[in-house]
Amino acid sequence: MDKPQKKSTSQIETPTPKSKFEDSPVFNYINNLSPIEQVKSISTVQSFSSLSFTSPPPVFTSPHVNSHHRESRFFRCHNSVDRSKALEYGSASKEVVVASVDVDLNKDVSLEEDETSDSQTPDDSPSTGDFVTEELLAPSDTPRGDNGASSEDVQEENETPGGGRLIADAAELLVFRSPNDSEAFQCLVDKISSSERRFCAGVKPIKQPNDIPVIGSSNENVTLAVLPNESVLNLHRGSMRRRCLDFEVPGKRKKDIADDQQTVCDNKAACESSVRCVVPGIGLHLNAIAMSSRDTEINIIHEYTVTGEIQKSSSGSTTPIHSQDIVRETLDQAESEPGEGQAAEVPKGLVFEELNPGSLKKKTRMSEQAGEGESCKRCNCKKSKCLKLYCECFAAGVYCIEPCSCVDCFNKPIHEDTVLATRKQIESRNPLAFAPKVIRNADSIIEAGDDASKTPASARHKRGCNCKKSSCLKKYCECYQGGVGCSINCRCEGCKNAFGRKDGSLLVIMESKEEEDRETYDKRIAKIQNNSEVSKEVEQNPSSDQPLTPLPPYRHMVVHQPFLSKNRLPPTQFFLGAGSSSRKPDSDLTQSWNEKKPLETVTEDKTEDMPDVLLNSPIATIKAISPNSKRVSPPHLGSSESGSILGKRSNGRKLILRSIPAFPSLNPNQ
DNA sequence: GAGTTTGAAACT
DNA sequence: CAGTTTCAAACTC
Repeated sequence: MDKPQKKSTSQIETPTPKSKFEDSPVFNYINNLSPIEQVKSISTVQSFSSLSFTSPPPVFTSPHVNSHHRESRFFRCHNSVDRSKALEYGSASKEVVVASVDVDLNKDVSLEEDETSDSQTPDDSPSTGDFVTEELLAPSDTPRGDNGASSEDVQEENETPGGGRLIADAAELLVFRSPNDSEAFQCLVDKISSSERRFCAGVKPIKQPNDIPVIGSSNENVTLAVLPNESVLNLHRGSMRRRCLDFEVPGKRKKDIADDQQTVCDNKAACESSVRCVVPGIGLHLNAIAMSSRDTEINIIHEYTVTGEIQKSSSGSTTPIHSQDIVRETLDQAESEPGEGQAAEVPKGLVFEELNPGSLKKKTRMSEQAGEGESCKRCNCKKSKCLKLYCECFAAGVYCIEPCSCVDCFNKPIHEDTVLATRKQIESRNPLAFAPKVIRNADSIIEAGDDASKTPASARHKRGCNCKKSSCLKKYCECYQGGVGCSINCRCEGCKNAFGRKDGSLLVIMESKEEEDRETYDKRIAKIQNNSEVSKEVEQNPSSDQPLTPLPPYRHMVVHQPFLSKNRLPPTQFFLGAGSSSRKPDSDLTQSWNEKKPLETVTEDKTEDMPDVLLNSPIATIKAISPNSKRVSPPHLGSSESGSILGKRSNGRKLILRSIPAFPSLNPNQ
């Protein structure tokens, strides 16, 4: 945990030579593009903050500021000449991002990533091949601070031939910076997609430091890099994005639509408006959720440093969903625009299997399903003003965003003070109110190799449920919703929790449950297939698929988890990934890790049983998308590549999990 | 999309 | 701490 922060901080601190940037063609290009002063916008983080946020508590502060910076950066990036080139290439999106991989905590991870990246140079990997590094975000973009490292990273990227990815050791920077990152990223994407219509296929936010909470970096360095699918995957594991991103997306769209070609400043504004700030400590968990999905889908790495305080939530590190959405959007746009990005060209590995055919509908659907509620919370509060735990957004520690249908919402940056005060009040009543609901027994699972230990039961709801009528078989049940079995703490009646009954009989139940779920699941799958044969084509390409998404795990997850059956991300992940990551200290992380295993074990068998359809079907995509994927780490894949990847993954996961910061401290200062 | 069900959160 | 009310998500139709 500490390591990552240190690194990031150091990097951030490192002054970046602006002069370089200024001199850079990109910089010039940008200047030419928009009279508006990008730089100002960029540098003006404070101004933004002042605008939108009166006095952002430390907790919230970072997000806002970050968003601004990011936007500016994005803006630049997009504007950069390189991009135009990218367009020329026609590859779908290849916005690039660069990246550095981070590292953090675990160098192992970084190393792995690097390796993967190396092994899969863009050229080598089909998926990545298309990617072109269009732009590098120069450190200059980040007036604030600067990290030499970031700048270095950028340079490296530039150097990389073809733009592929770049992940260098330096990578440390990236990752996980604050949730804002995701936002920023989105902004970029939006810009790109809407105004430039570019494709960012395959772009994926790369890992974020689990430590998201880390704030502090004063500078934002955004570096985006396209990574090979595999590498991406690896990166993902731990990283998570904030929901903020997701939210922003919608917001972005709006603005994009309206302001399609706006200047940087405009962008910033948009971002701000759309900005979703994660309440410190709170929302991380949720945010984290998305990551998993992204891993498989988006291959973008972005790092950035934020000026001012930033939380680096674990979630912040990545927002899977968002990224996905973004990618989808871009893809869709590209599709809509025949000349430009071609889905075909988009690195297959990259993302989307489902995305492609994409229609906006699909996107929407996807976001709704996968991200929908889970990764991106969208509340519908009418009376609570989103200041009570009834509100999922508030409970998750994130601000409500446009997609929310809440009434009289106070859970917005504007009301930070209120939000914080309310939060404190609630915490005073229940210190764990914002803590992850699902807790895993790290020790037990990790160490124990046995099946029993691996069972989902290893993770438990912190308070236990109190179900009376749902038999713990519906999402009314928090245990079930969290993908964990009921425990002694539960006061449920007639518990039939598929993840483990309170009485302890897990597997058996799961099996039976699976049978049931499977039927429904199969049906749904069939439907999906019918609706998305096009998407299949993408999947057909084995090379692309595997690297991107390790099917086995996902599949497993799917089968076992009811959520998946619905094509929704299992809430668990939210808790696990996000929540656990964010708040729960090591234990959570490990737990999440553990969960994977249980799932894996359970599911592995099923993989074989699984109908080919499922395997090849769009569902696979879903799987990939699903956060669960992260957790699952199937040791084996058909291809050697996948195998290697997986191995890495597993490692990565562990690392990631560990890296995940403990439950964010309530103290806003942090 | 409206209405119902459910259980957590909040309140007493 | 237990009982009740409030609330919003989950679910059903």
